Amino acid sequence: MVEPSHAEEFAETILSNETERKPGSERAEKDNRTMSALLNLLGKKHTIVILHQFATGEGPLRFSDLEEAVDIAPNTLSNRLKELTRVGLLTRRAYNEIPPRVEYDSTEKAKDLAPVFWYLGVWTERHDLESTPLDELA
Amino acid sequence: MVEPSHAEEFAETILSNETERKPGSERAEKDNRTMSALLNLLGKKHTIVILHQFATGEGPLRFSDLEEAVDIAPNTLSNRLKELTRVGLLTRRAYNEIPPRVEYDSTEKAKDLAPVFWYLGVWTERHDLESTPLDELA
DNA sequence: CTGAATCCGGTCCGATACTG
DNA sequence: CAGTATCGGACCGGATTCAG
Repeated sequence: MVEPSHAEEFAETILSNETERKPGSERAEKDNRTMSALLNLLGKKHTIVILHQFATGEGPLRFSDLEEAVDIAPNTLSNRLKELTRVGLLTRRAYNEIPPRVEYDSTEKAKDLAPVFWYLGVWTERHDLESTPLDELA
Repeated sequence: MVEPSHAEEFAETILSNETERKPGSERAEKDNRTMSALLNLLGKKHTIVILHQFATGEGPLRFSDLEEAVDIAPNTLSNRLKELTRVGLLTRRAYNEIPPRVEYDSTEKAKDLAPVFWYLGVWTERHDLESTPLDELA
């Protein structure tokens, strides 16, 4: 119920010629570097799961929320959150209160990354990830 | 030039009501497990980059092709390829020839996962991953 | 009481050398 | 060419400890 017409919105984005690939363009180098950095970041453990939490939910998330939702060690979670805020995918806001409260929220860049996770959800509805033990590998 | 109308094809898939989310359905549990397994798999290092190679290219890829395209150690690449074939995202076909030849190809499931990587490319064209050194973190 | 730094043990990953 | 074996290093998990 959060995003009723997420599909249509996504489809618009896709069909707009603004997002068309321009093969051989001069921005290809920078894009490749960005892509490489992005993939390298997503490759680190639990990064995708964390971003998935922000993509599915809507409001800001607290440290403890992520800690119980993701099943991740606190130090690793701390590192991931630092990295994600560093690259501008998350914002960190700390309140000087008792008990202390720190809220992480997704930036526009991260929100624009949400369709990826949305389509991942679509994929899981149509496919399965059966684990063939050890057959055609040997 | 590889996929001329990938965007349109993708948009069709998205707008088809077949892919609509059914909140609170009974398949949610299985989907969550599949999603978790998928995210856990994609979270492993270089998995996304490997799948990205199969998504952008069209034909089958050989071991050496991936080895030079992804910059990955051969043992790790071997493990990833085993995992991906295990879950049914890749197919492995070995020819008893000299020199030996092994071709990996993406299955339908993997092809259906391609839009994710395609949109990742769109994202990198519109955004950047600037690395704010150490500011709002302290 | 929450967020996060620290130390240590385990696992995963990279580089090279080597085999079929 | 397509992997495997081995080892060293980076990363991750868990518990404790600290700061606010």
